[in-house]
Amino acid sequence: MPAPRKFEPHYRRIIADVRGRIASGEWAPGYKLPSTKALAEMYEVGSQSTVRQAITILIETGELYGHQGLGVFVAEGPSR
Amino acid sequence: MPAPRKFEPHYRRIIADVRGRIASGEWAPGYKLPSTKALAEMYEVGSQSTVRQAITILIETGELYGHQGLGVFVAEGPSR
DNA sequence: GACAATTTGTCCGTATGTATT
DNA sequence: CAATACATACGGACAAATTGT
Repeated sequence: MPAPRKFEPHYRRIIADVRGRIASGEWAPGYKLPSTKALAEMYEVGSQSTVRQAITILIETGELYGHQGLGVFVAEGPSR
Repeated sequence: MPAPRKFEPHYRRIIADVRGRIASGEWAPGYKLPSTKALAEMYEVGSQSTVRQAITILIETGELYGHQGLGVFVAEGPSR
């Protein structure tokens, strides 16, 4: 049986939080997220790599999109 | 305009290859993938971290599922 | 054009934890 | 307990793209 995760790892916690902010409208489509560095402080993770893992997944799923040198943005919602 | 990626990074190449094998039926639902270490050699990437990044994304998207201590397996198809 | 600063993007290596055999 | 293998976190190095000087 698939072992239920006892504790949510950091990167999943970040994914969930970002999704929540998008769902609540706090971060609307087109919104530019704080820099990776700022997010690492905001979520109190010791490394930007951890933030990056979360961002990479959210980009892969199409919920965010990134532009090198510019930033990471909220993708256009499915409401279109 | 979204700049088209010039070169496919390793982890995306791995994702594409795994998806291809699943789509072709070579790796059917329930199939146990080679170990992370073996995959790293198979795809000729210098680190298991890179393989892990691909696997993590495929697990996140529900295409694979992992069992600690056992292996990573192909998930049941979307045909359900 | 050249240059530096900023930020995202990729890869690697290591340490540690957890689960199964 | 030991071996194997997946899971998470961190840190560093470098590349690529944008912006401003």
